[in-house]
Amino acid sequence: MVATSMDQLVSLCKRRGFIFQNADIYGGMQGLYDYGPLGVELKNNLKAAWWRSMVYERDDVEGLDSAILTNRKVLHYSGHEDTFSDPMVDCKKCKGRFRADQIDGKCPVCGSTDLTEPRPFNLMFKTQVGPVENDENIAYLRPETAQAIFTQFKNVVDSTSRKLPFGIAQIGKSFRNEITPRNFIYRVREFEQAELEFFVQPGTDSAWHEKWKEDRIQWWLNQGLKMENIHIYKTPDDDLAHYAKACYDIEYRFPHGMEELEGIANRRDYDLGNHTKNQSEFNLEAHCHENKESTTKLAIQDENGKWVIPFVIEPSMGIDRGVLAVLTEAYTEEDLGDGNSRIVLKLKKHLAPIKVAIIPLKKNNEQIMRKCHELKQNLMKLGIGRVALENTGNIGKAYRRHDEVGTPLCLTVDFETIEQQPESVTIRDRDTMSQIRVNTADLATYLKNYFL
RNA sequence: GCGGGUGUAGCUCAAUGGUAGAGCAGAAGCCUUCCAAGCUUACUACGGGGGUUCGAUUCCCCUCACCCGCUCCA
Repeated sequence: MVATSMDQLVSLCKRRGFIFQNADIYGGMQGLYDYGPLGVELKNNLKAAWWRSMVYERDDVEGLDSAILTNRKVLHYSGHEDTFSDPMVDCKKCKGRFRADQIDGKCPVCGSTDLTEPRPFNLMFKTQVGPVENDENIAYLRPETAQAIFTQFKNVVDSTSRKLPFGIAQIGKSFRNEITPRNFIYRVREFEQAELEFFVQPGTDSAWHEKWKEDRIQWWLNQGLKMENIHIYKTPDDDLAHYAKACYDIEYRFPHGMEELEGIANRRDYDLGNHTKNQSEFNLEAHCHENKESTTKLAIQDENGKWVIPFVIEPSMGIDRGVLAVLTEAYTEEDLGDGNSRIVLKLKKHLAPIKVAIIPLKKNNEQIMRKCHELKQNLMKLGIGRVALENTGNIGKAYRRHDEVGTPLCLTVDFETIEQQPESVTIRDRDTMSQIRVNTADLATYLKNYFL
């Protein structure tokens, strides 16, 4: 069972401190959200899972963390200054709005020719760097993390001695002045991406494209998504972005509908081709813009010593969308019979914001409370993540609370703990609600085995 | 940005042209209490601004935010 409405998730996220509207106390700001105490844990866990699978568990990927403020030339030669600045026209008759370049003077809905003049709608956030405001000082907030991977391509190759095929991974914030932010954290103006640019020998690109599609589906399944809620969309050739040779979308059944979670594009030699100097030396397949300003050849020698501009396979996911997807999938309302029910976030344990909750059976018993604090101090040092001390005073409520935020294990200190030897506590499983008794001497080993 | 809707405590809702009430949650306390809804106490709201009015949470205007459609594609 999954969340069926966005409202369920929005309410839970606010109630339990996952996600808040940005600038809430001043009425909010459209398309911006803040991650609260539990949200930041969940998001960090998802990012860590991506980084682990991309960088630590592979021997062909390097990491990068680049600046958000971007030299205008980068986004000029990448094509963003053109394609991210869409002139829009409004139909005065039916009030429709369209990209001026996609229609020819006629409203595609009602056929009217009574249209407004095209007005530019720039999807990139522009700012100026330095004290003087003029055209020389314009910089953009990056609309994607990918471009710095391309512009740093040579530096990474030179500093790591990489040969094809290899990739560069990056996680970070990107900014797009979306016309319509919508659907909670699905479409927002400031968001976080995890992008891999995987560089391959031209000719091997299609095979790598297929392989990455399969790898990425498997990764999402590992994050707890079910295949029945995933759909792979292959973009028809006539609908491809100008840079792409082929593209798969991993779509997920969000509460608002089946929509893209991650794109996996074959970008050919478009990006490095655009940013390289001496473009004419290379037999570029993609249609690139002329570039006389780049100072560096963005090419690499293949096994025959020939300089080639690699093709790029790009798996690119939205972190916030990922958070929304795993929340959607995990959200469960369970009927326990007799009118009794519980909400459980059945998050994978590596994603759970709180790993262990320590609960006193009776909160106004000094001995029990002292033992709880002592256990917390010890368990915090294990490196398994956040350990909480739940002080609700009602054991059933405490379990419900932690079901709702997805805490995998609840550890209860009861009278047996303080009265009998060897000292022991109970451990209660979130999903099965079953309990076992574990000696506190064995606790560290038990938890490490469970989480690490 | 356009069209439609919504906006009352942390959450879910109620009432009213004379300044608001509940359930749950949260806080403090009681109860040898292992799976919500036991008891006591205190706390918390009419998104913001302007107008009409003797008086507005209620009517009007503007604005902000969210939801649904158009659009978007991480």
